[in-house]
Amino acid sequence: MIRDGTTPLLGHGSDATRRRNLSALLVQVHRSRGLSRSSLTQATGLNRSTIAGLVAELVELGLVVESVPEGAQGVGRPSPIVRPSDGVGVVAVVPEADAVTVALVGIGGRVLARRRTAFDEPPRAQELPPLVRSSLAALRRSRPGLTPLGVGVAVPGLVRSTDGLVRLAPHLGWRDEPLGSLLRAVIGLPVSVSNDAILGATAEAVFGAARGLGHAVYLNGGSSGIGGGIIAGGVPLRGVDGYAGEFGHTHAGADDRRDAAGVPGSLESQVTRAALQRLLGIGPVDQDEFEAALVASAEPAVLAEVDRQLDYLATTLGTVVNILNPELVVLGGFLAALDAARPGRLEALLADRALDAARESVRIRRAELGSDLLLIGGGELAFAALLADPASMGEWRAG
Amino acid sequence: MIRDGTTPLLGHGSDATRRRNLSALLVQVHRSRGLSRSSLTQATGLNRSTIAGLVAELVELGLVVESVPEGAQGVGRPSPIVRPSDGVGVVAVVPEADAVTVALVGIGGRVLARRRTAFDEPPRAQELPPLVRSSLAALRRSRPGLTPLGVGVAVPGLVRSTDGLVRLAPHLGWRDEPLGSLLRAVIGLPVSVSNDAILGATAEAVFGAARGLGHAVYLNGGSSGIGGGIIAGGVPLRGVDGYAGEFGHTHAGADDRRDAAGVPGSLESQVTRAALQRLLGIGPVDQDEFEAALVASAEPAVLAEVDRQLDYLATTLGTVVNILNPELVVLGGFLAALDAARPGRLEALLADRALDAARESVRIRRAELGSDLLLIGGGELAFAALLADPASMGEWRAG
DNA sequence: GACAAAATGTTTACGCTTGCAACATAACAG
DNA sequence: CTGTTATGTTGCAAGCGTAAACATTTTGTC
Repeated sequence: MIRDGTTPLLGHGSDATRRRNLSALLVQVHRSRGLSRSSLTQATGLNRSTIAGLVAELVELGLVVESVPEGAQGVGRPSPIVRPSDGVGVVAVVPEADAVTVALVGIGGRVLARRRTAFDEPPRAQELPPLVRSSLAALRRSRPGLTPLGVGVAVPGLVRSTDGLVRLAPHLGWRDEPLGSLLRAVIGLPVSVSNDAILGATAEAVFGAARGLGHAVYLNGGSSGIGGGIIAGGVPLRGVDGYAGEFGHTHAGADDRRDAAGVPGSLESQVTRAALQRLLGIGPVDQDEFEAALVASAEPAVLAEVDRQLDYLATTLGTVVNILNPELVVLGGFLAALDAARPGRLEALLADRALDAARESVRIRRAELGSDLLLIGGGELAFAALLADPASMGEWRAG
Repeated sequence: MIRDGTTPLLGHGSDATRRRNLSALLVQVHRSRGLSRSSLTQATGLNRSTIAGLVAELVELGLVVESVPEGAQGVGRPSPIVRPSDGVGVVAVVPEADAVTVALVGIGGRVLARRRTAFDEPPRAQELPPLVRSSLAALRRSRPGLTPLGVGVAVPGLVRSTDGLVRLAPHLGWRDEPLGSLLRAVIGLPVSVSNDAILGATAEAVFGAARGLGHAVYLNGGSSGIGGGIIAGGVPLRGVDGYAGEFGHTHAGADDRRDAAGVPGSLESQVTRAALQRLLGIGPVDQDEFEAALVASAEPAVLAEVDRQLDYLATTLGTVVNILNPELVVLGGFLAALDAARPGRLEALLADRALDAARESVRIRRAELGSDLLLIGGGELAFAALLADPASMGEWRAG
């Protein structure tokens, strides 16, 4: 069966079976960061001998390693532990207004090495390729045994998923920057670019608060706006072009003041970290410091502003719950702080804004992955091709 | 490989390959309502001989029939046309406030026979099982050769997808009615129940305006509210419980008047067919008559109300486009009439409410499937199991 | 300390499914 | 009527997972 890439062929040959099983195994190892061969047998329903063959192929490809288990695990012959190999990884790139971070991420979502370059003013798109190139060279020297298989970039803006064109990234001052092609021209690896919040949602769904859930929504409050990502049916929802998840511009209240994108009455025109910082009398501090200050504050003006912002946030959350019926809403950035400052209030407000049936099954949690979130998310993006077809990437590596 | 149903097993055996290929073929035949064997070869990428074997099995199962092509089709040996068989079908059930419709639907989404029972007041849930039973008996007499394989019910309300519990159906006056179990107890067939708008979206995505699209949203205006359905990645998005798509209760404007569900400022508190009917001075007429009256009206009060409602609709549409980045928005019910009364206005208003990047790739169209929409949608729901695994259902039929 | 039980790895023969190549068949073109 | 083209048909080969028997390792018990 020959795949020419123009149309996704619907048929399945016997090689596709093998591909799918290799993929299922590698995904299991990736998500669990190591598990016994017998667990793989149970999880997949495949025969012991089949698992043995598949694992042997993954070892051959340099993607996993087998080791003897350490502690006692019960009667019977001990089953070898299958772990992600440190021989392969991907490159995660996170451009922000004040810095660009490049990291090596291993299978299992482990950030193995990172390199942060500070910027006084936002980096230009043209600056990224040489920066990524040199950072990658330095990172590779620090980890000589690791072969990078791809690059995943998390951009705070609208990214066309087909080619990695950044349509708009206000925080960086970018508009229609062909970041994907720019990087591909310089880095000899497959490059994928995506919106940062979608990747944050992906990371939280694989390793964080929404681990294993089929339907979840990630909502992030950053210094320049509010972004989000949707997990539907266990996979990130990108939309036709990759622009899905822009919750910041949803209509959330009576006030028709416009946000930076010109949308009137939108969530991110009302719910801002800047307004809270002003009332708290602090500068652009660290995320943890900000939250500590917000939670500690008993200032009436601060509390009033927190409640006002929570009210707007609840309206958007109501819309989200009514439209998507998620199992979990994950709050990141200053939205997590907002919820922490008034525990339980957001859920109480939601009772008024969402239909009972949908509201009953939704929980609200804070993001778990902290500062590594986008590195892991970028890693997930770059790993996607490998996880979907381990054999082809292994061959690519050998060549 | 044994499937016990508790956990979805990830492994693929050679029988799964066969299943998948049979499914791919039947889906093709279903969506196209008949195509040549050579087209199947091209679409799947499978070998001619493999297709021959697979089609033979589908014929054996009584799911498709092969026939010699009629017209000329070029050089070469003519390829047999594979058509849906009329030997199998499903039952679609559509309960509404004033009537219950039961229909036989064939593969290919063809409504083969229907039976409508009028009600003076909304039917009670307990009335449905005997009614469906007797209607089905009558329909089977009219189509003796057809074996029904399942039942799909389209309910205007919130339906828990796991068991078919109707949490809330205001239009019918139902609350927590276990419709799925009630029907299963009386009908000796698999029964699935779902929200009507999700099924409308499904039908439009398979056979209607959104045919073949991966990302689309269906928005329907009914006499009792506004519902919707999302197609994401080519499949209906149900959410954890099946309540997704409730666009009627999204926050859409400054006015905080509450809708029937108590949600303030929601779309369906502002955009109503009743308000338009009142201004037009007409009663609860037919959908086509309503649209004709609305489009013909030059009354300033009517035009003002249309514009007012379009404004609210545009706000929700902006939210939808920003969150889901769909390729197409399909308008059904009186929302299609609203758009038709002021051509182009909705798209123009959307420019202000949605981010440019996402708005550029979205089109707005009216629903195509008319009055058969929910019958076809219910059929799709019931056919889902067969299409996913043709062999097992065929065996079930034989037994 | 020896032996049985339990769980898992390993090996080999087998069945199923698809792929391939050769041949057969049907339509069109001249 | 004959050659070309496209497709159906047939028999054989290759790949993959399965099943069963055997080997290995740990635990528990007498």
